[in-house]
Amino acid sequence: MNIGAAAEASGVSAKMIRYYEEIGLMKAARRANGYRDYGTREIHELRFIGRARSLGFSMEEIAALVSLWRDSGRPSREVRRIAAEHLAQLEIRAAEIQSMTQALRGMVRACHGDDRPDCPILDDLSQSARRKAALKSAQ
Amino acid sequence: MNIGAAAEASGVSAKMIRYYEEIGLMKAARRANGYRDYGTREIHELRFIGRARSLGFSMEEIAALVSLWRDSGRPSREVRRIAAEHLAQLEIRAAEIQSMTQALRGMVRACHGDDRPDCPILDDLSQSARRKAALKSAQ
DNA sequence: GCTACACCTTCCCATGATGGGAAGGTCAAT
DNA sequence: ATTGACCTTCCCATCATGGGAAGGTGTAGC
Repeated sequence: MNIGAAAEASGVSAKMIRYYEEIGLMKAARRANGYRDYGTREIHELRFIGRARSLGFSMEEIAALVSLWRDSGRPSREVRRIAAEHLAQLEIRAAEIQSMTQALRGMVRACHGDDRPDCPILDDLSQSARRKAALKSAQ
Repeated sequence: MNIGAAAEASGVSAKMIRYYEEIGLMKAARRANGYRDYGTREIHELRFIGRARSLGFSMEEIAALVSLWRDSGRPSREVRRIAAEHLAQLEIRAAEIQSMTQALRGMVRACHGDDRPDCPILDDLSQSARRKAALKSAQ
């Protein structure tokens, strides 16, 4: 199977397949004409990588996961450790986004958003410390 | 004020201050010796930029916000539009992270994480379609 | 066989925001 | 005059992804 068909079959773009090979994540057999050749095993691997990417794992983490996956005697502890670590990172990012979202939602709600120039959003951005203090003391 | 002091006063690194100048976000006066010179106005601007960054606005969005901020006759509608658009993007990212988090939490929970090689995480990654179907039909 | 066209190869470049670090100029205190 | 802290510009790296050029290959139709 050529790289285009492998991309189609795995849902991973040809560009990315070459990149994964370049960083040592997988190797592809070559035909006499220099074309890469993929079989069901490789497609399976590409799908594995694609799913791990869709869960937000980094290439470094995926390299570790793939290597554990290939090793039939691996301890599941290792796999779990990587996944739990990534989950913790995701939770941190979620918390960051939530704090941004909350602040921004308050600003957007407070802004009338019409022709007039006065704007709580710009006020917040230019002197949020003062405004926050004012809000706190008003509570 | 030299760039180091400006960095200290604004909470934006000297590297980033130079970068913001390079992309046209702000301009700094130069002294005879070539050093950049910052006053309270610039510090104020840097703080504005820093706060916008901490809310996740892109440099492009911040450029627009700064230009509206400088324009005392701007319509608040414009500011609100940018903020609301960014908020929507944040909510999309939050939803993506949440869906990853949920999937991953289920896998981590299912994996015993000991010396044994059998591992639901790897099973999910290698054939998640089948497993998801199985889960669904089991509900 | 020739022509098109679709596909493959490698190589270089760009992204966005940030930092590291080198090579060299400036300034202030000793 | 020396030292050390600061400044300048320039280049490089990140991370995963895509765009695109230049050139080779394979196949289908004439």
